[in-house]
Amino acid sequence: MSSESPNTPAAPLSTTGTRQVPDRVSLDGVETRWDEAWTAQDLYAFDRTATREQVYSIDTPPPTVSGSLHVGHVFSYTHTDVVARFQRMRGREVFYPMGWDDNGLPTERRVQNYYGVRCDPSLPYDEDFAPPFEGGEGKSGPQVPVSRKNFVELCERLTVEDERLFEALWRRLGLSVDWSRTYQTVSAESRAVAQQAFLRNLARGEAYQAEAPGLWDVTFQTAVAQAELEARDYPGAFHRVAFHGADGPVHIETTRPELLPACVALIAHPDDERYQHLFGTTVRSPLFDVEIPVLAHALAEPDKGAGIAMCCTFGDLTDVQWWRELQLPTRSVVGRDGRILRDTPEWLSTESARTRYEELAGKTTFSAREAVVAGLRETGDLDGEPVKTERKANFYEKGDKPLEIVTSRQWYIRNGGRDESLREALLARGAELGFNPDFMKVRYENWVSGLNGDWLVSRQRFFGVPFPVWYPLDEHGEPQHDKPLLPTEDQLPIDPSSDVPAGYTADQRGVPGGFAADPDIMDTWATSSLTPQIVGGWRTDPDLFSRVFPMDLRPQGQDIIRTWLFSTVVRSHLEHGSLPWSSAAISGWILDPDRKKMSKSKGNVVTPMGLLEEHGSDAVRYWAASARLGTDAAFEIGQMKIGRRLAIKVLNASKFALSFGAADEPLALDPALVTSEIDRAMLAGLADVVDKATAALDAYDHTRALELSETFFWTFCDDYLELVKDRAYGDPSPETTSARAALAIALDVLLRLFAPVLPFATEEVWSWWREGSVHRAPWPTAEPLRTSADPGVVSAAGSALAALRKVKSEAKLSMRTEITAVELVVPAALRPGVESALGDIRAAGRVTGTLTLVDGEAETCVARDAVLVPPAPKD
RNA sequence: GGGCCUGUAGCUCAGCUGGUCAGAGCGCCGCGCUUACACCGCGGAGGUCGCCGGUUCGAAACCGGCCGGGCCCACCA
Repeated sequence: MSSESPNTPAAPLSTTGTRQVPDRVSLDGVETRWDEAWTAQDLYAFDRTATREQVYSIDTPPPTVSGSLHVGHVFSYTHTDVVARFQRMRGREVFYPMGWDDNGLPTERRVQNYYGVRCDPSLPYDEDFAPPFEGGEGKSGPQVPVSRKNFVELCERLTVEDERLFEALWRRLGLSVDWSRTYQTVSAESRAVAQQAFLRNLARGEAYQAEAPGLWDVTFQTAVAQAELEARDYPGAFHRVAFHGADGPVHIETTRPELLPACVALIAHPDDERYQHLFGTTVRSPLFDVEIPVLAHALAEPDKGAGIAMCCTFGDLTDVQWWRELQLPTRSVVGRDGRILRDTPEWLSTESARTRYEELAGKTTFSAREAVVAGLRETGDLDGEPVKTERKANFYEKGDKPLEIVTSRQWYIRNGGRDESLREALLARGAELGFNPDFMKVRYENWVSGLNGDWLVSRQRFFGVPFPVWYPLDEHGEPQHDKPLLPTEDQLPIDPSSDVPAGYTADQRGVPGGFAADPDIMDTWATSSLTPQIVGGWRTDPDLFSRVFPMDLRPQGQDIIRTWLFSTVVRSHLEHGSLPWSSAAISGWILDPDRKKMSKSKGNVVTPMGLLEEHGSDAVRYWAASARLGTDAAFEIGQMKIGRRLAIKVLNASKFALSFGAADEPLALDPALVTSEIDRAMLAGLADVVDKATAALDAYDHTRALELSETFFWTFCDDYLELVKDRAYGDPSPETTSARAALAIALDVLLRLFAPVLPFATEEVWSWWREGSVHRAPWPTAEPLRTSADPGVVSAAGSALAALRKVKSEAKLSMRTEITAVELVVPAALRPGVESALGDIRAAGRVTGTLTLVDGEAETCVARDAVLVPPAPKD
């Protein structure tokens, strides 16, 4: 099972050395102190000689630098750290790197503003470039264009500071990351991995280029992938428009009348009675006088609009499908800037049509719509007034204008979107993957089943990983896309806009007979889908890769199952024929007290570092660990206070448990010395807790594990410790030894149970009396603790003690009050337990006189006829 | 339109495959400075488990419907 890690300390059930328990215990400063100690010891360094079976590897999500970390990050990263610490204690060699995502729009924008520059890949690299200014966020003004290489350098320079801040936060939170293994998604190595993986996809035919209509953001002027879509409500209006048929007008309804010049067909359902006589005939479009066929297609819905639709190239994805399946002509009128194309199309033949178009040319779709509607009114082809409606429109998740559909040349990677067998294979991969919680698997299945095209990976942006591709130019200077020029893998990373393909010279760039670079960059997911390969050394360190891949765990948010998780599965399936990891842990959202998703602005009011400073890291971790995977959790200060209380209790209870006997007298952690019934019962109960908590953690249920340990611990403190302390204080005797040994053994186990959630408090206590770090100590096992005693003895004795406390409480007297005589009514089920612990019960309840046991029917013990002697007031 | 999650004390949540399951903590009320802890301890009050049916000897739990909350998907005429 669990292999022995070379750096685990002495076995737990041995004798300890001298104890050094401070007089005053405190959590103040533990985070800094232990972070420094752990760093000095290289405590979390990954031992790369470990075999794949010994390794537990984690594909950590790289947070976006240039954004700020918020409490949601603290929440989910704590979940991962709990897993890492647990697995490390179980004897696995934990591979737990940290990455920074600096390859994307947020970083691009930030670099632009901070340095006053703009990326222009057509420029050559300038070695001595100095940005116009630094720290210019908020400034506006002209931005100096710089080469992509210069831009990336500035990005790396800027993100260094962010990364320092992020690392400081993670260290303070206690993440047991191996800080020598950090990566950046924009680094040369990441770019090389992304390019190499792409070249392999290309060689195997999994990546391809196509000229096709696709979703296009007119603001960012880039193609957008299905995974980046967001449907939003968008106001519109139905316009009832007349087409001119041989037997009179044919009315359609449209929300996009400005696309009238792009109309290629009218389409109705094949079974629709109303339009049978029109199928096969043509009508003429209003204003533009184009001959339009009336066609049948099953996708037309009789009860939608007029039941007959205007198909344009392209108004929506249905249009694309009709265009493709009915082999309709292409009549695009919307350009990449979202405006009506300037050139008057050749399919408009009449004078009036051409004049109408010229009025629209160069207009935004919005103003073109007004112009067309005005024209239709003028000619009487608008039937009635437009009817306002709310409709769903597709938006780029970062954009604020509805997407258009334009035709462009793009790169795609096959992901099962148009290939049944690949889709089945990827669904099978999903089934193979252990989702935690398992219902998250459905999201994966829904997404994969609903794909309607391959993965569009090219973006018309300037900052990012460029496609490692050039094209030869023909004698007219036109690129020959079907004859790409590719680098070899050992040349990577390359930037085709500054590097030159083999067989060419730099001065042949852009000239007929020369070459040209592919202008596009890759989608950020095309890089981040390769985090296992990047961090595992796929390209440069095959030995390491063989020891960590396929990885064990991908922790991530539920919102990026369709992007990060799925794309990583796709890449791994295509490249390695396997899953990238065996399990995924999906964390939920943090909700603010109004049950809304915690917003960035609100998250920034409470900074994570401020939280950690105010409440302590263990407290914040406790709050995070109290929420199950996949479940949204409330941002609750109260829960952090409970965590802090627990951490302090661990310190105090430990101090007490270690205070019996002389400090230089070794504590024997030997269960054979535990002879008193209640002590053996306590250990038996702890054995159950160890079993159940271990099973829970193995199933990624850290919440359950924590709850079990915590519940046991509070009973341990409130009842068991109270019951046995007088005995533990006593002169040397087997009973005293039994209590002391039981306390030490229980403490040793409890500290280890709490270590993944409360790394600082447990390490603090561990250092008082044990060698090494609790975080490299083996995870406890139940076997050495198991005794023949009934764990119920502790709760029976606790019930008796509670009864004695209650009479004092009801008499409004101090717990120090002596009882000189009392009758204890004991339910039959509790009787044996109470009897076996009677001495401890008397001591803890300060019963100095007669204690009579009477049979009772209630569920708990009840004390009656107590004679109470309050302690003399002291002053 | 389809799918997933969710609705248990004032609050945050446990209640796993139906029978000590009506719970915990916080908050609240009362008491207590007890040689670990006042960043504490002890005791107490609080809920017809969203609603309506059904299955069953028995349902917070299983099934159906409805209502509320959250999220995702869907061809935007």
